[in-house]
Amino acid sequence: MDRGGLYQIGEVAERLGLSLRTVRYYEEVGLVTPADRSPGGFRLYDDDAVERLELIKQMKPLEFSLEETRELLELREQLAGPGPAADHRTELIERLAMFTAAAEERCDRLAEQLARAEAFAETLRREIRRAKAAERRAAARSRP
Amino acid sequence: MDRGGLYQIGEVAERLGLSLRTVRYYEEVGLVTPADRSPGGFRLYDDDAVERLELIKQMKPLEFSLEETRELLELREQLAGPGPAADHRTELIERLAMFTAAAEERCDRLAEQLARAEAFAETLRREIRRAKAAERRAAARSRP
DNA sequence: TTGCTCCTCACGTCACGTGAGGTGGC
DNA sequence: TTGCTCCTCACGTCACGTGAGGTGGC
Repeated sequence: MDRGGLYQIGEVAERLGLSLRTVRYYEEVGLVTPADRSPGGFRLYDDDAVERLELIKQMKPLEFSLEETRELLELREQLAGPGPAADHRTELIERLAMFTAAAEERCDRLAEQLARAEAFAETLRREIRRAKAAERRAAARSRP
Repeated sequence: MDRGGLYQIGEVAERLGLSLRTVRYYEEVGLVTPADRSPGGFRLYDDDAVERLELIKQMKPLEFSLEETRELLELREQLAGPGPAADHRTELIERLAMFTAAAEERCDRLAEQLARAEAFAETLRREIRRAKAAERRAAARSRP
């Protein structure tokens, strides 16, 4: 049913690959508030809220806490919004730069972890090949 | 002090970048048992235990539960050990293959997450440049 | 004796998972 | 009315963090 660009929580969760509980929890901790509620109390999300959820999902692998994620989202919103006082603006930019540096560090660590994980997967593949070869040899011995 | 290739928990934790609590917790859930204890009850780890801990650390980004990690380590140990019954061996290999497939899937997802995370970091960098440019323009206007 | 490292409870925390019991809206 | 989707508690879980209070060994 088209509610004028408003989606129920199930639809949103499915599209983003999140659980209902997760979406509700993000609301609990102040990350994403539904744009509206239906008369019966159903959460209704608009495209803006969905985008926010998507961003949060993207940030998850960077392992910021949800509290930090909230701060970063707030920061960006304030910077995008219309002119805060100039000195406050400078402070906002500085804080955003801190987050960015942290994000880059996490990216580097993620890349390292990926490399190690792939090496590990390769080790497992090798072990399977060895074990299978040993198995074939044993089978050949018992049935010559 | 050299204890014949045995290390206290602090030394091990520092070398691996784990907390003392984490190392103890891994023991609690049956992942790594120290090779020995000192007369005073201090945990003493040998190279084998340290290697096990290293492996566990490598597996962490793959997001297996500690229970699954324990299973996988046990599996490999049994396969490396001297001849289990042939049919049991076949089953072990099959289970190892399942884990390997899962590990490969996680690697792919990790790679995707890394790509998204890097795109996100780039977005942040762009936003900072924009904000700084706007700041400079404002400064130029107020002080011509 | 002093310092540092370690010990064992045991409660706290973060990000949710998982029912229980109930209601909304096509 | 039936079914499916959603609601709010509220307790559980996983992988630890964080003291509290005490001991070991150079």
